[in-house]
Order: sequence, then structure tokens, then C-alpha cells
Amino acid sequence: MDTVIRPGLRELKKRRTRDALLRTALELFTSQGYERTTVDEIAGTVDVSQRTFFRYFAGKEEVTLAVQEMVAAHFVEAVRRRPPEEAPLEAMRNAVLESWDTIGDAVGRVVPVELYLRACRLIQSTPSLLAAHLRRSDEVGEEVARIVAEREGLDVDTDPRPRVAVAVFAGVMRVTERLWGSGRDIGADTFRELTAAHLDALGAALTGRWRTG
Amino acid sequence: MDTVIRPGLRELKKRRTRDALLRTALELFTSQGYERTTVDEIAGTVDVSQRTFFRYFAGKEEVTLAVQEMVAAHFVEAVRRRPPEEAPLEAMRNAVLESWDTIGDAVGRVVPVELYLRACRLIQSTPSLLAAHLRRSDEVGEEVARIVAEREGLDVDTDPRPRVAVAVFAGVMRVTERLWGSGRDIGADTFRELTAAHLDALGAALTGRWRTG
DNA sequence: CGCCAAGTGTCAGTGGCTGTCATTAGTCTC
DNA sequence: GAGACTAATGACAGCCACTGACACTTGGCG
Repeated sequence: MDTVIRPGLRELKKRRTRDALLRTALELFTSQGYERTTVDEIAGTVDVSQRTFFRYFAGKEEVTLAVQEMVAAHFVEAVRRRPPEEAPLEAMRNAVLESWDTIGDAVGRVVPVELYLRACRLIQSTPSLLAAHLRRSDEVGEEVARIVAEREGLDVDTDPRPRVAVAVFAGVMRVTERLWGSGRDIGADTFRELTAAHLDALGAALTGRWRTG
Repeated sequence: MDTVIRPGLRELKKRRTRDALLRTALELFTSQGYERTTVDEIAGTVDVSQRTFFRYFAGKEEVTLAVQEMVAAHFVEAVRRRPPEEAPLEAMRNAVLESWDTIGDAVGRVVPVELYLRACRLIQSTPSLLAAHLRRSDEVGEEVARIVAEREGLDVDTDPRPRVAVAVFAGVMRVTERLWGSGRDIGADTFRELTAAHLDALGAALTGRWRTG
């Protein structure tokens, strides 16, 4: 896709248009609401026809999740790079915490980080977006399961453990998301801390009974 | 909503229309494809205006997930009824297996069980439906988390363990769904067995390393 | 410069979904 | 059992997301 040795005026313009559409969309969505923003409005703001918008993004959902897509890819790469000595859950845990450290650099090149965080919250609170996000997370989970299976030298289609381990991890991450999305603090640091805390609580949550009495 | 001592011609007709729309929709969706079926077509088959369809169901997604809704409610009730001695994961496990035994009775009153199972597969293989389904599952998870928290006398908003436990359980169920959806066997019994097997694999999947070498 | 192809705008159309309003058809009362 | 009340429906108009087709502009390149 992106030829390295070829900036070219054409490619440059394309990237500019795409970035402008993406940023404008997130800005309008987060400020005046997802449903209350039409594609015409986004395209109009960027001085582009509606048709052009759809040539860059498949629809409103995709443009909203475009940045999440970068983050997900970032995370998957981090998992891939984890040393093979680490146990699966350990590797995923380290990968997610590590990728949160450099998330700003990757995201910031396209949209302001603050706008990204607002978009995250929008997704959590908009039913159709949340649905799309969960489906995408499910796909990412499948991808990670294959990576984990390969690390461990297992066949993902016969041994349930890789998928189960990933599903458990994903479940915990989802709980974190929900809590962060409904909480008051919007910072990325808060998310990091919540992630660690919830993953630590995994053991305690699975040991049978919790009642003290 | 449903007054017990009042069948009434009106209510009767309403139920009939609703059931007809539901069944026709599933039939058309599963036979000729979800996207390739228009609301006009469904309404036309039932000899009802498009507008009436939308008075019964919010849209194509909702009508497809309507039966799942019954199943979910069934499961939630089963969890609620589990004896308090059982540990959370144990209770959820028993509830899901138990509710699968009586699912036919509940579902069969509205649509043929075989049609329901085909609908399940349709959901797994249709992106937009899968997304909606995952979101709904997430909501059910939240509900179950509150039930579990109450059982254990905990505050779901301060103690992460109920939500984490439910998320883990939901993750395992999702893996089961995926496997069942892509497998050859469409039977409900197969699903039951897969569920039990995956839940049993939970412990093994979480114990660090799996490699033999 | 001039050709080719990529990128864009315009237009027409489909389909999901909603608001409105007049009409039909159970239901309830006397 | 006739008439009043109200819930359910149909018909219509309209919005918006999204797509296909075609003509036009513009960057890339010999």
C-alpha cells in the first residue's frame, strides 16, 4: 500500500483528505453526537463530496473505529514480539501494558490523543459503535489466539486452550473498558492502572467462593 | 403487559402477526441470506405493510435476535435460581447446561427449533448480526454480574471479581459459539457437549505454560 | 506537450427506518 | 345491539446511509 520511496503529490493529497475526514468525523461525533452527525456534514466540512467520503471509509462505523484499528494492530504486534519464555497470559498482559506506553506516538500522528480518548468513550456509550467494536475485538482475539497457539506449538483448531486463554484475557479487558468508560477519569494512565488491577484480580476471581462469612 | 386472564381477540391477532413476522423473517434470512432479504419482502409475505413490521420490531437485527432474547432470559433466570452454596462459576456452568435442556420447550412455542439453530449459525456468519449479538451478550453479562455479586454479598461497583468471573465465563461461551458455528454438526446436543468441554478446559488453559518440551 | 490512469463530483437509485394522519376494527358501555 | 372509544394498521412523505454508473479533472510520466 504505502510505497516508502514514493511520497508523490497524489499520495500526499490522499493522505491529507483521509486524515481530514477522520479527524473531522471524530470531532463532530464527539461534540454533537454520533447519530446527529450525517456523512454529508462530515464531507461538507472537509469540502469533499459525500461519494468521496465513502471511497475512503466504508461508513460511519468504520471511520469511528479507524483509530482503534491502529491500536489493535499495535497490540497484536506487541504480542508477537514477546519473548517465548513468557506464559500466554503473561505475554498478553505485558503486551497490552507495553503498547499503552507507546500508544500516544502512534495515534498522535493522525489525531490528537485527547480526541482519541473521547472517541473511545463515544464508542462505549453508543450501542451500534459498541457492537462493532466488540465484533472487531472478537476478530483480534482470534488472531491473537493463533499467535499464542504458534508460540506454544499447538494447533488452534484441536486444542481449546489458546482460544480459551485469549477469551479470558479479552473478557478482563472488556471489564476494564466498561469501568473506564463509565468512570470520571478520562486519562490514559487510569486505563493502564485499571488494566493491571483487573488482570491481577483474575486469580482471586476464579478461586471458588469469595464470601468471608 | 400480558394480562393473564385476557386472551382477547386483539391480543391474539397481535401475537399471531408477531409470530408470523418472526418466523417468516428467519425463514427468508436463513434461506436466501440476510442482506438479500428486504423488510418489504418479509412484510409482503405476511400480508402486512412495511410500517407494521417496524411497529413489532425495531429492525432487521432485532427480529433476528428476538429468539436469542428468550434464550438469554431463560439463562439469566436459571442463574438466579441456582442454590447459593454453589460457587459463581459453578452456578453459571450449571445454569447454562440446565437451560439448554429446556431450551426446546421455550423456543419451540414460537419457531421450530431447527429454524432457531439455523438462525444461530446465521448470526455467527453475518458480521452485523454477530456484532449486535456480542453487544447483547455483553449486556446480559452485566446483568449476571449483578446477580452473582448479590449472591456473594458484594458490591459490583467496587469489587471487580463478579464482573471478571462473568467475563471469563462469557469468554469461554463465546469460544464455544465460534467453534459450534464453524463446525459441521448443527445439533443442540453438540453445543451442550462443547460447552461442558470448554468450561472444563478453563483450569488447564490458565495454568501458565502448556508446552511439554 | 500529450497520453494514461487515478481520484473526484454528480446523479440516480435502493433500502432501512421514522413521523404523520386518516382509516379500520376490537372493545366497552349503556 | 348501536354507538363511542381506542388500539392497530395502511398509505404517504421524507431522511439518511450507502452504491453503481458515468463524465470530468488532475497528477504522473514518456
